[in-house]
Amino acid sequence: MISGNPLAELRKECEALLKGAMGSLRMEEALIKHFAFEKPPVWEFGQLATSICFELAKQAGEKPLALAQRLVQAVDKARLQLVKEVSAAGGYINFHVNFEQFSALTIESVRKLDAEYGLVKVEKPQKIIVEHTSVNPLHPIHIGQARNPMLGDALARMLSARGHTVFRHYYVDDVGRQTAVIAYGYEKLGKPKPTEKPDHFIGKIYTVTSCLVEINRLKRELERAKMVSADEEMAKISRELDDWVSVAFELKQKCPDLFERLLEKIGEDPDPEKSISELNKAYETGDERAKRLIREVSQLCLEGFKETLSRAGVFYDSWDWESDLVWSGLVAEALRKLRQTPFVTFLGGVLEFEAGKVVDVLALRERLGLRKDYEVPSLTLVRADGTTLYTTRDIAYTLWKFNKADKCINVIGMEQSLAQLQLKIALYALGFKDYAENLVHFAYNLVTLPGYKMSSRRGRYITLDEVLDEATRRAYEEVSKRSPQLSDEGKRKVAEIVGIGAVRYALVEVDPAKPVEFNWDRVLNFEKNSAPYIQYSHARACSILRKAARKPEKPDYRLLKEKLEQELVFALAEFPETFVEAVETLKPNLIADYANALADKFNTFYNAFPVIKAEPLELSDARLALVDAVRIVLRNSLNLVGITAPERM
RNA sequence: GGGCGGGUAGCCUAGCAAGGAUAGGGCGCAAGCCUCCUAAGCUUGUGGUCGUGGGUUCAAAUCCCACCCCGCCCGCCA
Repeated sequence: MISGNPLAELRKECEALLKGAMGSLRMEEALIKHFAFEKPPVWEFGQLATSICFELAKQAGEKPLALAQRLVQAVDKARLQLVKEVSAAGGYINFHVNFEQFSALTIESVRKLDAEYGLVKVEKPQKIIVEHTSVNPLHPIHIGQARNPMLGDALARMLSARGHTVFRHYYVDDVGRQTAVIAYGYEKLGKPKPTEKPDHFIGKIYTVTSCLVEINRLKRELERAKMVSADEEMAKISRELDDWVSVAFELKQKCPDLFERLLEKIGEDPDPEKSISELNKAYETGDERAKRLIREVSQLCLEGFKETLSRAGVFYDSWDWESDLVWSGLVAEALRKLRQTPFVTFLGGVLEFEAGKVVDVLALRERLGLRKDYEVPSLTLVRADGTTLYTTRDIAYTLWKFNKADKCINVIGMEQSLAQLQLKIALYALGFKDYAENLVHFAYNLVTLPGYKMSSRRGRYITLDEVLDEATRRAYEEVSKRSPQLSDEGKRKVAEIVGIGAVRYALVEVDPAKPVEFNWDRVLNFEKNSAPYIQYSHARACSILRKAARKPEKPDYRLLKEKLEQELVFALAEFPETFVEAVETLKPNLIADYANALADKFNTFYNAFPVIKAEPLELSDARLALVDAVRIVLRNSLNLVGITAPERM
C-alpha cells in the first residue's frame, strides 16, 4: 500500500477508533467539535494522543482518567491496523503505532513517490503571483535586502509544489527621484562602461552622486536659513550636513577618481537638484532622451542582480517595469477610477486618498483587523507638480497583476505595512473586494548590522555578493580538508552548493517577523542547525547507498524494532503535514526546521547502528530502504527552500 | 501621541493561529567517542521568574486586559 500522507492514514484510523468507542458508549460524536490529535511529550506514551476526555468529563460528570479508561476499553480491537495499542494515562488517550505496518507503509510510500513525496496538492489550484526582491536598481543587493529573495523564492517553490501555478515577478522601481539621481551621475560621467560587476559600478556612482547632491542641497538650505536667521533650523541642517560630509570623506577614500570627477562635473551644474527633478519628470512623461538614459542605467544594474540571484538559485518569470505602467496609461486609468469614488479629494493642490473614510463607509474595520478608534492616514496620490507617488503606481500595478492571477503575495519589508494597507483599502474603494481579499502582504523584518545602520544611500552595506563569495570560499576550504580525493572542479561545485545553501538557510530559518542581526558566524555556520549540516546528512545517506552497491531487495520492516528507527519512520511520515502547514501559513522556516530535525535524528541513527553490515540481510535491507527514504525527504525538504542536496561533500 | 511587530537560559532560536502531560533545538562552557557506512558527526553534563502584573480555564509560553522595554511606521520618499 502506498500513501501520499501516511500520518493522515494513521490519524484517520485513530479518529475512527475513537468514534467507534464513543458510539458503543452511546456518546454523541457532536460533543467534540473536531478531533485534534497531538504528539505526546514522551515517545513511550505513544505517537498520537487526544485530550478530549478533559472536555467530555465535564458533561459526563466523571473524572477524565476514568472516562479515558472506559473509552479505551470500548475500542474495537479487531479494527486495529496501523494502531497497535490504545491506552489511557492521566486523562489522555494515547495511540501507539503498529510499526510493523506503519514502517512498511511509510518507507515504501516515500521511495515510490520519490521527488513527489510529501508535496500534497491542493484541491483547487490557483494562479498566484509572488512578487519579491524588487530591489531598486541603484546599487548592489545588500545583505539586508537579501532576506527578501530567499523568502520569496522559498514561498514560490512551496506554493508551486502545492500544485498552484506560480509566477515570480520582479517589480522594477525605475520611476522616482532616486533613479534620476543615478542616471544624472551616470550621464555626467559620460555613460562609462562598467569596470566591474555592473551593479557594484552603478552603486558607487549612485552613492557619490547622491552624496554630492545632498551636500549641495543642504548648503543652499543653510544659506537660506541664515538669511532669515532661523537658529533651530540652521542647527538641524548643520547636523545633517556634517553627517553627509563624513560620508563624503568615506567615499573619497573608497573611490577617489570617481569622486573627483563627479565633484567637478556636478560643480559645473548651477542647480543639480533641479536637473534631477526635471529628469525625473521627463522620464515619467516619456521623454525619449530620459527614457534611453534611465533604462540604460537600470538595465545595467539589473544585469548585476540577475548574476547574483541566479547564482543563489533565484529566478523570475517576469520583470515588471514601473515606468511601463505610467507610459501605458494604466496609472492614469487607476487614478481616473479612484477619482470617481467619493474618497478622493483635492487638498492643498494635491490629490488625496482618504483611506480612513473608506474603512468607515465600507465597514472594513474588523475585516482589516484595525483597532476601534484608529484612523488610517490619508495617502497622497499625486504631487503638486502632477507626478505620481509610489503607492499610487502600486495600485495600478496591483490591478494589472490581478488580471493575470487569483492571488498576489507581495514580499515586502514590514516597514511598508501602512502603504500596503492603504493599497488594499484602495482596492476596496474601487470595488475590487475580491482582489483586496487575495492581496497578501508577506512582511518580514530587517537584517541589521551590529554597530551601525545599513544605508544604501550612504554606501554603507555588506553586499550579497560578498557574503556569497565568503561563504563559498569557506566551504571550499572545508571540502578540500575533508574530501581531498575530489577533483578541483568537484570541490568548487560542492563549495558553491554548500556555501550558498548556508546563506539561504540562515536567511530563511528565522521567523520572518523577527529582526536578524547580521554576523558572519550566523551566515557561515557549517555546524548543527545549518544547511551544510543537513546537506552533510544527505551526503552521508547517499554514501551508504553507494557503498552498499545493492538495492534493498528483501527488506523486512518488522525488524526495525529500535526506537531510533521508529522515530525516524515517524518523522518521515510527518513530512507531508509539515509541508501543508508551512505552505498554508506561508512559513518557510517550518520546512527548514523540519529538515534540520530529520537530519538530527538520522545522524543519531547513523552513529548508533550499522546499515550495510547489519544482520540478517532482511534487516540490512530494511535499514537501507529507510536510509533511502531519509535521503529522499531531506532532499525534497531542502529543495523546497531552494537549497541543493549534494551527493558527496 | 497613535498604529504595527518583537520580548522564551550568558547569546541565538522553536512552540503562540486550533490552550493540554516533563517548554524543544543550537552556540558557549565541562567531560567523553574515529582499527567500524564521511568526526561538517555522536554521547553526557551545565544553564529557564517563557518581559511584568492581573484575569478566563480542570489546564496558560499559548486566550483576554493593563503596563514596561526594543524596533519600525504615521512624507507632495520608496
